[in-house]
Amino acid sequence: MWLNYLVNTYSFMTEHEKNTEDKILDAAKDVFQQKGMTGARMQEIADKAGINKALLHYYYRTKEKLFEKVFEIAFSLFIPKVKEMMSSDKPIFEKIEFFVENYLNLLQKHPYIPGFIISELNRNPKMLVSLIEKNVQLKEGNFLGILESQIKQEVDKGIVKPISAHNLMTNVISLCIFPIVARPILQGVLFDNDKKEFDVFLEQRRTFVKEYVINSIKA
Amino acid sequence: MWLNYLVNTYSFMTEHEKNTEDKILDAAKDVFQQKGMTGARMQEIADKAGINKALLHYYYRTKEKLFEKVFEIAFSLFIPKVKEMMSSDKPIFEKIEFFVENYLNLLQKHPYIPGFIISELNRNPKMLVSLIEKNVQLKEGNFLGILESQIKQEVDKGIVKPISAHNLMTNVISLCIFPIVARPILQGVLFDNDKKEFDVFLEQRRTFVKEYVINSIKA
DNA sequence: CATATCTTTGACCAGTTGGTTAAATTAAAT
DNA sequence: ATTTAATTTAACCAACTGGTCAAAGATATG
Repeated sequence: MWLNYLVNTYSFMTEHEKNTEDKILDAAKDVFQQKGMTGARMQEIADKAGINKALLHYYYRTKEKLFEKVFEIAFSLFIPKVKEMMSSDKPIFEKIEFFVENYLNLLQKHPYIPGFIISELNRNPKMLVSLIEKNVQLKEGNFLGILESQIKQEVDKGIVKPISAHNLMTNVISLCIFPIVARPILQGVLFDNDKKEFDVFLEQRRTFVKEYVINSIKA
Repeated sequence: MWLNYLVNTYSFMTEHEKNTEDKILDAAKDVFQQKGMTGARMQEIADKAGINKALLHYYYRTKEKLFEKVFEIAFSLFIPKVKEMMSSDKPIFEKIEFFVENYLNLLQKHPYIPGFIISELNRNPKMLVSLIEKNVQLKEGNFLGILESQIKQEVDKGIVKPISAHNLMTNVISLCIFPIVARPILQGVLFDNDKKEFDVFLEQRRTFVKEYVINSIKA
C-alpha cells in the first residue's frame, strides 16, 4: 500500500489508474478550494472522483474529516516552507532572493491554496492551534530570533538598514501572496479585468519584488 | 422613510429603536462576514436581528438578494476609497502618507470586510463586473494614468525612483491589507498566537508602512 | 369609525444534504 | 478452492434549509 501510495503520484498516470483514496483527495481539494467547507457538496466530490457517495464516507467517515485532511495537506505545503526557506545560513540579501523566487514559484503552482487557507482560517481560527502543533518544525528552532540577530549583524557591518524580522517577513510575504489572493479585485480595478495583462504583471513582479525588498533595506 | 434611514444610523440608538431593515442589514453583515454566503443561515440572521424568518424574506425576498446588498455595501465602503484617496493633487509622498493613514484607519474599523470580499469574490468572480459598473466612479477619470504621469514628473525632478503606478499601488495595498486579512496565520506563526503582541505590531506598522514605502521610492 | 395598506407572525413544505445500511462484488489469504 | 477481508454500490433516511402562506396586528387615510 505505501509503495502504491508513492507510485500513484506520478503525473503520467490516468485518473483511472490512481487508487481511490488519492482520487478522492484530488477531487476534494478542487471542490473545497473553490467552494469552501460550507459550500462544498459530498456528492460533487464523489462525482468528480468518479465514485459513489457511500464510498466517499467509507474512506473518510465525515465531511469534516475529509476537509481536515485536505486543509492539512494545503497548510503543510505552504506554511512550513516559510521557515524552511529562511533558515539557511546565506547572507540576508540572498535569503530574500531565494525566498521570493521559490515562494512565487510555489504560488504559481498552487494559486488557490493561500486564499483557501485564509478563508477557512477566518471562518474557524481554532483550527490553527492543532495544526501548528502537528507541524512541529514550525515551533522548534526559533528562526525569527536567528533572523533578527542576523539582521543586527549586517546592520552593524553597514550593509542593511535596521528593520525588525517581523516587519521584514510580513512585508515579503504580503508582497508575494496578496496579489495572488486578491487577484480578482486587483485585476478588475487596476487592469480593467484584462487577464493576460495581469499575467504579464505577475511575471514582471517576480524580479520586481525581489529587487524592491532588497533595495528597500540596503543601507 | 428616507429621513428615518438617515436618523436611525446614529450610534446612540439602541437596537430596539432601529428600523427593521437596518437591523436586518446589521445582522446579515455579521453573519455573512463570519460564515460566508454558503455558511450563513437565514434563521441565524433572523435571530440576530430579533425578528421572524418570514419577515426576513418579506424585506429581502431571497438569501441571494440579501447577500448581494451586504456585499455591495462592503465593497463600496472599501474599493472606491482607493481611487478617491489617490486622486488629490498632493505630491506623491503626501499622497502615500494620506492613503496609508486613512486606509489603515478604515481597516481598523472594519477588519473583516477585506477578507469577506476576497473570499466571496474567489468563490464567484463574476460578481465583480456588475459591481464595478455600479460604482461608476471607479471607471471614470483613469486615476492610474494620472498617477503614472505624476510619478514620471517627480522622477524627472529627481525626487523619486522610477516605479510603475501598478506596482506602487499593489505594494501599498498589499502591505496595508494583507496583515489584516491573514491575521490568524501571521499571528500564529510569527507571534506565537499572542493577540496583544500582534495588536502592538499592527499599531507600530501604521508609521512603519508609511515610512517604508516612501523611503523605498525616494531617489 | 371604517377601510385600506403595511408589518409581523406561526405553521408548514418541498428539495437538499450528510450520513447509514445491507447486500453485492472483488481481492487476499489459507 | 474456500474462506476471509476489503471495496463498491443502490436505496434509503432524518435533519436541515430556503422559502411560502394565510391570518393577525399595527398604522395610516378618508
